[in-house]
Amino acid sequence: MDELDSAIVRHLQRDARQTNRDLARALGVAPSTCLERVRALRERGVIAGYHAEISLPALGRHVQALLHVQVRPLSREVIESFKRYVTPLPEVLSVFVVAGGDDFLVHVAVPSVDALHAFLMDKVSKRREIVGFRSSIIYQHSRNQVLAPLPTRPESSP
Amino acid sequence: MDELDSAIVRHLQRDARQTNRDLARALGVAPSTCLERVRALRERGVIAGYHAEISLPALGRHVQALLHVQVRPLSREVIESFKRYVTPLPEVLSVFVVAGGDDFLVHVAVPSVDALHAFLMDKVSKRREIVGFRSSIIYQHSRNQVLAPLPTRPESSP
DNA sequence: GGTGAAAAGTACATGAA
DNA sequence: TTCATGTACTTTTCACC
Repeated sequence: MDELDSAIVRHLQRDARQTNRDLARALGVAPSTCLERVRALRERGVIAGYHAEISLPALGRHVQALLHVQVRPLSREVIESFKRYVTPLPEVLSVFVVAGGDDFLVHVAVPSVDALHAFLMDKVSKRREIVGFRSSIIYQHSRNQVLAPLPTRPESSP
Repeated sequence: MDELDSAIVRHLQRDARQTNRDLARALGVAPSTCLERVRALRERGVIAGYHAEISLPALGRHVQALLHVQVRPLSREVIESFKRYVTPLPEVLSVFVVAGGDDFLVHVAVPSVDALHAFLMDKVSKRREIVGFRSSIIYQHSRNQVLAPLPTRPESSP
């Protein structure tokens, strides 16, 4: 994971479909070198996959919300079973299992506030392990597209 | 946005780098047809981009957390300025502006619990608009890779 | 809008430095 | 490791359906 690998990772996070030639040119190496590095990164699992980003509004999903969910009893079985239930629901974008006040945070995107309400009533609140939940409408969501190894801090050298 | 478009979107979310030929074969259409559809989806903004997914542990970022932040006064200027400050920080994965008890939820990934503490002290708590925040360690995070238009509900036909 | 074949460009393997 | 080159494949264009 040298500087060249980092640069490749940076570029492919922005545009995963640029040709190997363009990528190589941008980095100042030969295409064959670049190809080899990209394959190695893929095989090592540094690059976990290539995904198209889809516009939620284009799918008619104009309303996003975060659900804070508490379940009981707080056992591995209950946590796992709720996670397995909720993650593949089509309304759900992502699921966090967290420490602290809540047990789960669930990011959902639905067509409308009505659909959010219906989702909560029909698919969430019926689950018997849930002892409490509240939902927060998301006004804005911005992502940091490009992640990098964090700059090394003075006190923690590698 | 017919069934073919939906299928393309579904496939490209899973693997954005499969060849147009393979995609066309999987969908049972000619490669040229498929290519045309994909380009149209890209131009309409349905496909917003293609991104490599990077393993956070591979970047040495083993600890994830969610920060719940309250800022005051609750004005557009304060919201926007905090969002512009926090989003590009390298530790930050994504930022939600939400309604309800908190104003922001910030998803971060750092190398260690020490680094999380340092981040909170050095880069968050110094901001004067923050009137309160708490952080929750994330035990697990699962994403729904493939999003689709939601199945139409009986009561809301298009 | 969809298809098929030709032309341009790209990826990939191989061998050399 | 990195690089240069040839071959096979893929993308892309275009005339036609």
